[in-house]
Amino acid sequence: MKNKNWGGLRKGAGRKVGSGVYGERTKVIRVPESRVYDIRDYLARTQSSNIVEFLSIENNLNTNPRVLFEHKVAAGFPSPADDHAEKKLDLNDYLIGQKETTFFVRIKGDSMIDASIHDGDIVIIDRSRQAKIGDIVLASIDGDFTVKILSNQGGRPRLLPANEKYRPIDIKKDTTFEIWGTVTGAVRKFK
Amino acid sequence: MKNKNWGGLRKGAGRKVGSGVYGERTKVIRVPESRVYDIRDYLARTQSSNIVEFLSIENNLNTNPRVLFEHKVAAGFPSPADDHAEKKLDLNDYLIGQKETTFFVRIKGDSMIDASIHDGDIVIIDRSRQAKIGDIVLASIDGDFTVKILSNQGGRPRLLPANEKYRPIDIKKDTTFEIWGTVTGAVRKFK
DNA sequence: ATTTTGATTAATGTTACAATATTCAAAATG
DNA sequence: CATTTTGAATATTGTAACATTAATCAAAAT
Repeated sequence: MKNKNWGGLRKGAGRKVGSGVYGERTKVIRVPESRVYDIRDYLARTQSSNIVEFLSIENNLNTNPRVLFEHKVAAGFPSPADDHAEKKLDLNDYLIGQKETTFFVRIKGDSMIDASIHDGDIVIIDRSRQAKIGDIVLASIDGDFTVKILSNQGGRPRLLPANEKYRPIDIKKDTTFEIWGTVTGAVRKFK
Repeated sequence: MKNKNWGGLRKGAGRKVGSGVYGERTKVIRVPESRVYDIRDYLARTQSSNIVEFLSIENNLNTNPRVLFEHKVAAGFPSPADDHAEKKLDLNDYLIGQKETTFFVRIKGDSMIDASIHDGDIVIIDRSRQAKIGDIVLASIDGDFTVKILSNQGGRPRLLPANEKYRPIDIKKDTTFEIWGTVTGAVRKFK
């Protein structure tokens, strides 16, 4: 092992404060042995809790079909005004399957960012759809709501964040757990 | 202080295991600083819980044999939105400002992924809105359409991808360049 | 353009430590 | 006789310290 003459210290080097999974400094506390895993789960799920508000669907939905351009148009852009044979799209039609079983949730935080669900997004939830492993679901754990990927671990539910900075949440037998619906879409407004 | 010749060790003396407040052995765990108080609270709360649980064991997800979790479920509300939602939402109203000047474009590729616009997304474009520096715009460069962040460089337009794997696009003088509208939103369907 | 490099600094799980509390029965106390 | 005092040992409990791993930077190498 010979020393190369590069690498080593320079200003700004060294790990940064808050670069751990919690994004802040930590502290050690003493807890009863039997509660260790319980507390870790509680921490994991509250750290990645990501529901801001619930929104129910409007009773009388407006229809507003607009032109959708799906392909690159090589020879000039057809004016959005002269929609001769253009495909038209209505957002409610596109995003909502059954309006009777659909509602919305506004998301906060970045625990689902790798599933392209971002801070401030509104996700669309259909409670009539049967959740399958791998689906993004709205679930409640001891009354706390969260949107996560449904998985399982040894026959018990496990909720996966879509961000490696967050930890999976294992649902134990004596935990109150419920799946309220599957996430079928997401919308976002810019600025 | 003189030693008396009584007191001291005898068999059975010494503090007993489990004689602390938790009645069992303890362990130290590391938790985020901001959660310390909260966790102590959670510990105390759940330890001294004397709430009679009106919960039943049910099979959730009962139509898919691959997913069968046994767990407690809350005595059910049909939808959490019924219970928690104050507002109602119509996606057309939420996402579309000027309906006459709005159209949609489906996005291909990942060049705008850091602006949370993903492959397959449909973006909402309003051509009545004056594009400003920093806006996400639909532009055409010599007839090729692209969605990028509008910037400038030495008085000439520059289009920035939101993905470091892609290069900024500088618009030269003899290039046909047009801005067709600003991106006001994006929607995505899952699966 | 990407990978390798090494000194430094932080994160993280565990152990160690210091101070306090508990326990016992014999002896002292009243 | 009932209660209090006594001291060595052992546990509890909060915190400090430690070891290992991870992250960070820009120069040099590839």
